[in-house]
Amino acid sequence: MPLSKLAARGNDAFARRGRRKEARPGELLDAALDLFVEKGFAATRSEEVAARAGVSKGTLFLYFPTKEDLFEAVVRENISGRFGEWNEEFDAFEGSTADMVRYCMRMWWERIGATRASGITKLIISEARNFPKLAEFYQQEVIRPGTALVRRILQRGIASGEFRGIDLDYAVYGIVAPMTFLLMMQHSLWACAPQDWPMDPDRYIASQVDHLLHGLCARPQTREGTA
Amino acid sequence: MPLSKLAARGNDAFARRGRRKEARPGELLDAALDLFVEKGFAATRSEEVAARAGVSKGTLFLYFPTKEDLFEAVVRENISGRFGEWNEEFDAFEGSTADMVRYCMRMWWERIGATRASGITKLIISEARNFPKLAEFYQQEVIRPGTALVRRILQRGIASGEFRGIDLDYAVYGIVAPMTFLLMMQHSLWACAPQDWPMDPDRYIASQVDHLLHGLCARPQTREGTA
Amino acid sequence: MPLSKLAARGNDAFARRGRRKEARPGELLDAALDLFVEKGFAATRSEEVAARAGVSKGTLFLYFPTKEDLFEAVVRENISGRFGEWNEEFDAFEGSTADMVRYCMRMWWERIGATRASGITKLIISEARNFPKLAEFYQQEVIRPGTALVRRILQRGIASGEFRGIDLDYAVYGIVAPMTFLLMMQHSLWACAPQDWPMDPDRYIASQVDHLLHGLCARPQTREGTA
Amino acid sequence: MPLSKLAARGNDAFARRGRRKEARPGELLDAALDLFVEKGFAATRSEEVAARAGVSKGTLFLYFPTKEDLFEAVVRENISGRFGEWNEEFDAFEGSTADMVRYCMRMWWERIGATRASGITKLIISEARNFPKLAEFYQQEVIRPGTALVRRILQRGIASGEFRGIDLDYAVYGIVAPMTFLLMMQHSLWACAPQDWPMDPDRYIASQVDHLLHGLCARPQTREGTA
DNA sequence: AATGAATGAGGGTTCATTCAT
DNA sequence: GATGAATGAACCCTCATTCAT
Repeated sequence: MPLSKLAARGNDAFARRGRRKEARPGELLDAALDLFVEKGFAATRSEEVAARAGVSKGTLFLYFPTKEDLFEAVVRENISGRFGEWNEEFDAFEGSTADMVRYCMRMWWERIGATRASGITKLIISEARNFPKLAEFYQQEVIRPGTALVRRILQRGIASGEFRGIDLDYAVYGIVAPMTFLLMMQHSLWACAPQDWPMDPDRYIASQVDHLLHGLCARPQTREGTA
Repeated sequence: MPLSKLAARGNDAFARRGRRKEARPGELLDAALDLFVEKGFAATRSEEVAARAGVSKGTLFLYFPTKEDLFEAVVRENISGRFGEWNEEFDAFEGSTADMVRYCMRMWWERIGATRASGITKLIISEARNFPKLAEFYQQEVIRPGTALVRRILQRGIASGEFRGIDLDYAVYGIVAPMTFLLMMQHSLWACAPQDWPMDPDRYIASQVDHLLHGLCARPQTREGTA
Repeated sequence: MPLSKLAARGNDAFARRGRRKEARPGELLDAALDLFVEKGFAATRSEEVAARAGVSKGTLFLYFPTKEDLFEAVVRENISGRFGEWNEEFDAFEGSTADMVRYCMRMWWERIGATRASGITKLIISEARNFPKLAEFYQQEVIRPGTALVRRILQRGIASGEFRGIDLDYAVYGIVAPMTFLLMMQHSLWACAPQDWPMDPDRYIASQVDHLLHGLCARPQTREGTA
Repeated sequence: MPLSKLAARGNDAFARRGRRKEARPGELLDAALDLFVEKGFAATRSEEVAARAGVSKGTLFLYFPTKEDLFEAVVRENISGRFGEWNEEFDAFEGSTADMVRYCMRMWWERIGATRASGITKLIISEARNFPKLAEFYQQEVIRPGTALVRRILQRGIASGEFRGIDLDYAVYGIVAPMTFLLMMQHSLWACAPQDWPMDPDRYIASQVDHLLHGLCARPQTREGTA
């Protein structure tokens, strides 16, 4: 190794060592999430993940024995098991169910869409058929409890008379579809192709909530609380 | 192939070969579309495409010099340039704008969602960041005209007083998001993980249309034309 | 690629193609046998096997999906199932059992020791514990029938009164051990370390046969047929 | 390690460490011998050697700078330089040369075959061509003096008239081959594949000695000292 | 002296692409 | 045009070796 390289490594190596074994898996998972979301599983090279995490190729395999293990860990790591907490939040919610729907979609954005976990949705949808085991896992850990949560909100509205009698099984998609669409587009077309007009998530959500609650059709009476 | 063998080939063989030759690229594109949608670009092997199309690996490269060329062709081939025709259809549409919305979403399903072209949506969204050129192309060939079409429908409703005054830029997603979501899920999670309840596209669409037009909120007056 | 290289490849490529698909596996197995015997399984690089067979690395994997498959094929290929034929040969043998023993060991040398199959013995013994499945296979395909053959020879001698009453289970090693030793040394120490005196297989065998039949101990009576 | 921790260590710990430190290389060599014999040089991982010796990977390289150094040390360590002593033993031997032969083979088994040094034979024969320097070393340190020892025994028998006049250069293999075969098989096929009948080294040796001294052929006169 | 996290060259394997037939 | 054997660059992963602690 040339002297210049040795000298250049000095501080780096020190800093890297100092970072600790415990921090490594997290750094690697972050790097991997970004790349898997950006390029997909197959097109992401292990070495690139390692490089982005600031370590060598070998180090990656010290923590994740195979690329698939890394992928699994990325998905599991970013699937918050926070539905219990969120359910409680909605149980304690005081206010109209319309506000709950609005709150639900905003939280979805703030707590997932605006965080690094947002890429997971696109990742899962893109790779589901290559990783059926993970798809199943996601179905059970995210979709099932998420759907249940949304369903309870809608049911509350119906029970209280705030909402019309609707087909619950399909109504959940009224909330789920626009949010999933938002997260996916964020990490695909909107991330690379120039759009024709700016996309503001808050306005997007407000618009979707408004349609969902009140419909497009004009009606005589005044409406309260259009965000 | 020796001349003697060629001479021995019946006329049928020549005829079949001739007919098949015309069909080749199409068969290859069909096979490629299926596989790209199922596994992604990188995880799809060229040989598999050829095998599914019933030809040899060499033949594939005869028609598409590289795998990327094949991918481009798959996307371009499956992007309907029928927006002109569809625009005319809506120009000639007689009926309420609510019916137009309903018609629009049903046609979207029938003419794209229920055909093999439906995979393109998933393909583009999954691979956009690896193929920005194609994403750009898709943006211009599909998203722009599609958005414009939807926009015109909504504008008609507003102009006629059927619809409330809404933020048009975001309102288009009221139609686009649920349809895109449907197409995406068809080719990812719903295709591999067992769902908790059956998914019927027609009911899904009916439900989304109903919400979009009339909202979830209960209201005193009667409504016309809920599908 | 520089022109010189292209020019140089011309004839080679032609010759190689001409060699035929059917010949490839055999050429690869020959190359692999040599290298496995020389360096062991783990220390032999796949590329080297391919190079020695005059093909590229990729071609090797066209015929043998993994290095272990190649190893298995090498062993199986070189394990002649000719014990049936040899048994018949000995059944038809006319002459003294002493001659049979002598004939047996000479044939062992001529038909195995002096051919490329001779390396298999060293290979199996060296790698047995890394490939228990193959060791088992070898035990059943070679050791068991080989032992049986030798056993029948000795039994014939005892039955006819030519040989003393001996412990048959261990007596077979009187023939097997010196032959195995010869084959192993051929491919290990004798192949690389300078010996103190020349080793002539024929004299080695003659000497071993002589000891085996007549012993080292002097005896009064004359002996017939010492080779 | 912080000073406080060092201070906290009892005297016992220091004592143990002191004792162990002396033992380290030996423990490593023992572990390495076992693994090299079992799997061969290339297939044995350094870390596994360290683990079996109960130390860390780093410690192994503290004592043996490279894996090859370790291999060399293993071989050199396990090559008994006791030929001088053994020669004296045979010089002082009182009894028939037949008994010497018997004694020689039994000692070979007891002092080498039944100890962990027995693996060296298999190791050398398996790896000779990858380590010609070691093969040469083995040739000079073991084979040459071993052969000389055996040769002297046989020569004694011939000189005293106990043995027939035989080709000494090849006669040594009458003793060397069966013993080497026994040691090799112990560490290869017999160690992993189920045998067809039990193998008792003592009976094996007795049988080989009997053949070697008296031959298989029946003879009229009585024999003395068949073990 | 001992540790074990980190490294990166090396080797097995895949697969897009070529080209003689 | 069609084939499929052959190629070799590229990628996943291993493991001997280093070195900060």
